[in-house]
Amino acid sequence: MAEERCPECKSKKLTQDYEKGELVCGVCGLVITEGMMDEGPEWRAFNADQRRERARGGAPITYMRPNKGLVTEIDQYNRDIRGARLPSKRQAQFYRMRRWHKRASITGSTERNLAVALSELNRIASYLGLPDSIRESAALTYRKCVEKGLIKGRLIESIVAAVIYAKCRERGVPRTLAEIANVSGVKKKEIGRAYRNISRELDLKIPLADPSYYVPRFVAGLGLSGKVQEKAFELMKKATKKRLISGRGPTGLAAAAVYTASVLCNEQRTQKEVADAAGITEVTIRNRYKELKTELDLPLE
DNA sequence: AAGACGAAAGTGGTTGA
DNA sequence: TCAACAACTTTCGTCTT
Repeated sequence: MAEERCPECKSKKLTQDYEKGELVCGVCGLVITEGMMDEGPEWRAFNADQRRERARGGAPITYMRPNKGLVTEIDQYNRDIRGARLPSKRQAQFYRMRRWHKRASITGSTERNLAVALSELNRIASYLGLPDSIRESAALTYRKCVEKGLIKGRLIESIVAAVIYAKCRERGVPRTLAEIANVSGVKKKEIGRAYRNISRELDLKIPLADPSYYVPRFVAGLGLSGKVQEKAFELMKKATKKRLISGRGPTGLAAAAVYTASVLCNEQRTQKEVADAAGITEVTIRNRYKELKTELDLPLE
């Protein structure tokens, strides 16, 4: 920590602001780390005797306990996320899990939960290259989830991922479920579930994802030209007029438009490549592609 | 050998009785 | 609460280049 230098002005004068949990450059004021935790002792010692006396064995964070001692709780209701009863076999399983979980945990606290969640949130946001404004509002939403008790019994990671997904859509910079699943290590299905749950419970008014938002990112991800992008937008516009979009997954639409555009512009990518970039399967692209071809009378074969 | 295509079966969510 | 249903995925076989 002491060896760190400010990436902006190379100064070594870094100050820790414990109240805000930040590491701040003393020269140019750049905030280097946010959400930092003070890992030092909470007491002060004025001489060697006191230091020896006050030091304790238990560390605030230890690798000896599950989750480094930072744990969640399993609720007691034997219901799945939608409120349906679990089969009895599952109930027994959860009973055992709860028992061991309690034994292995020190008392769970909201603050610890938040500490884990916020650092995970930051990690994911960094991978996805999301601006601070989204991180901020995602963190706020996560806090609301905690207050409403939506977290208990669920993986912190899945809620974090869902909050990020929701915020991205809200801001019109959608990331696909697949992308978030990749960097968060939570299954797409799980994120979707958690997302539906929190958007229902918190009454989030998230607009339907507009497929054209995805187009530029797929184009960029495949290294295609601006011409292809224009073409893809054009196709999407026509498709919208033909009522081809209702009920369809927006990513599938966008991917098919990009694929079709790449063919029309002689910059063809394989269906597989596009499917990977968009996080869907070839089959879906094929289906959308076929629809586009017939409905728009495209000059293809 | 790789890509495109399509059929069939499976998954999880929504909807409407 | 449950069955029908739509969208999407997975898997696999066939055809084309």
